[in-house]
Amino acid sequence: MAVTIKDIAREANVSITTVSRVINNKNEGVSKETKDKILQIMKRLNYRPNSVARSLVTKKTHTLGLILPDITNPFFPDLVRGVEDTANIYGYNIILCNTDDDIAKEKTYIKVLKEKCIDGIIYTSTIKSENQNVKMLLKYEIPFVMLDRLIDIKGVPYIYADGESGMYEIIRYLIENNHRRIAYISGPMTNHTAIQRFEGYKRAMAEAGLSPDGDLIMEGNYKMRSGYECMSEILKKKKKFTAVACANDLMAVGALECLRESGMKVPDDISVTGYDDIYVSNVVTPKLTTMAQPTYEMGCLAARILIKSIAEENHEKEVKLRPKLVIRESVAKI
Amino acid sequence: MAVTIKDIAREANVSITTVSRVINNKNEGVSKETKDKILQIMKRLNYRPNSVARSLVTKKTHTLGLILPDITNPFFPDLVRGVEDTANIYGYNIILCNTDDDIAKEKTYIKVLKEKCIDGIIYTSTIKSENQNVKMLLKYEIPFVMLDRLIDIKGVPYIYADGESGMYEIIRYLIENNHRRIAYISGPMTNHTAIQRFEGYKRAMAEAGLSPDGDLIMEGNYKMRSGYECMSEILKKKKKFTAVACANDLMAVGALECLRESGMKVPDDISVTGYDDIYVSNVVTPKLTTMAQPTYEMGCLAARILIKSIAEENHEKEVKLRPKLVIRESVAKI
DNA sequence: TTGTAGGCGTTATCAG
DNA sequence: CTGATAACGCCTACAA
Repeated sequence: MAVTIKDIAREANVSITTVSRVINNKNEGVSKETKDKILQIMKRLNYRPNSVARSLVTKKTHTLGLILPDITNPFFPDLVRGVEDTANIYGYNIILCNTDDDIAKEKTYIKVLKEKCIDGIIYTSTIKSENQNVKMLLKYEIPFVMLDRLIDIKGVPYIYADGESGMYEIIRYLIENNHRRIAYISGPMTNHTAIQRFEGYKRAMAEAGLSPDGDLIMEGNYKMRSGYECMSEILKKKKKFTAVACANDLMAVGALECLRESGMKVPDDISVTGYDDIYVSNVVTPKLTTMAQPTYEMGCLAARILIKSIAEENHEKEVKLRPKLVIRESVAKI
Repeated sequence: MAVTIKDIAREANVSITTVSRVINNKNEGVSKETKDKILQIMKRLNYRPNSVARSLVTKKTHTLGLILPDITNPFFPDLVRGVEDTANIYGYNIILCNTDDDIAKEKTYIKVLKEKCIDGIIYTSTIKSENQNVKMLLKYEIPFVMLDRLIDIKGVPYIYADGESGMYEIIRYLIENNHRRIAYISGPMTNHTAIQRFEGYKRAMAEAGLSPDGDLIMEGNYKMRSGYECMSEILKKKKKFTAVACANDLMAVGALECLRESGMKVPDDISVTGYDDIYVSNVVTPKLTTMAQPTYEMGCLAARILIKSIAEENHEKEVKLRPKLVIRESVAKI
């Protein structure tokens, strides 16, 4: 069996209280001698305190839950890395939970995490409103922050990059390049980010006196395949357009593929824009013009805010980050 | 405060033992009536058992540690997903640990995981031999499996895809396409996978009576940038070659970029191969011919084997998976 | 069928 | 400066 505080107390001829003191560096109340002796024995016996036992009394596990749709989506690894790095700095570990945008799975994970007494949750939720899972979190009084996806419950802390103004800006950029017939491939409209970005598209169009053509707007699911299919559908309409704005890079890459197969040149025949700036955008031909999200920073921020709120230190409730336009090769001036 | 077993015992006018019985479904020994009553009260009070307390007595946390270099490397998300999905099926959660191939970080994580009493570890280690961390795991008697990277300690379970024969096969493919002067961009030679793959390269060359030219061999670090730089170095040598084999896709993509900037056509002027089949390879121009690793399956397998070994069920000690050649557009017959 | 009591490895509260 | 002792929430013999 593993060596416990008792073993080392016995070995040192002191009480477990004293040992506990030196473990926790409560320096007042332990003579240097006994402290050194204990330290030495701990090392010799290769003692490691049992966090489980500790957690039972302190009510702290120094573990965070990270709930997100799918680590396999290239948007998330950076974000996860930000969370993990920051958590690590503060002495926390993270439990990774993939939900596949499934509400029931989210719920199950939340329950398990609660049972495991994690100290807080970083929650990238699918659901935009009437979110029962968020209510559960609230009821259980589990500290949490919403990440990337908003929620329409007040008082819930969240971190996100402003998708509305981001998409607005990229559409403006197209318009400045004299594009007027701009197709749009949206994300799933059950998703708050997708809605936000679509709003940005509409605002930019309206502001320029352009009216979006329903035939040029398709709803995808943020995956590459879906970008391909939406592009293909739009092409079938045989309507004239000079640019497609996609709600994320993955779909833009799919669209690129479809256009290539259809014999169209990007950006000569059609301009294409993405959103997110995942690393593929910089590697595909032509390189994608897109909006860069501060993904890693968002992860860091989320972790930091959560940890602060666990420690009941003051912290911001809402952090809106600005995405940044990255101009590459997929848009032509006409 | 959260509701405990005591609360519901009091509410139901039974002992906590009885409550504990129904929680754990020990059906013998509880009348249907009291069971129903208790179940009902548990639901009403929204009771969730405290795993921390439970773990303290059962010595099981149903949590696994997953130690890997960097989730941001596109090779890993699929693997992680496999691990998580499988763990989930068996009722386990995973704690994600990014080490950046830093031995000290690995060590720290192992210690923390041990303190948290995780039930086992899936370990993708950098170190190929004399691995002190593995020895530590052995000493602590923590169940673990090595994933993707081998280790030269006997009796340690590991799962990997055979890099030697994989690279052998892809080089063979180049040779069959009449390439004879084949450059090679290797991974970091401190890394077992890199060594394996290089062995495969050498074997295929030797077997065909070809002698590798030192000037055409560079050691990179598996990152895209490094592929670019190695390619650039090789080009500077002004030696004749018709193909480059890269030890992973990321470097191959970097090489592609470098070749394009240098005005060379792939595959017309130079053929390029990758390794791993991460999704970019299918999206880059030209699409990369590469070896597909069964990444997701490896993750699943690792989790399953680990969990079996925790349950002390029989399990395989060593699983070698075969990668699969994926022929796309980056190799020309000459 | 049910309950009592001890213990898991720590921390925390008091006394000495 | 040090040490009993009681929690923490749950499981598990052993009794009744």
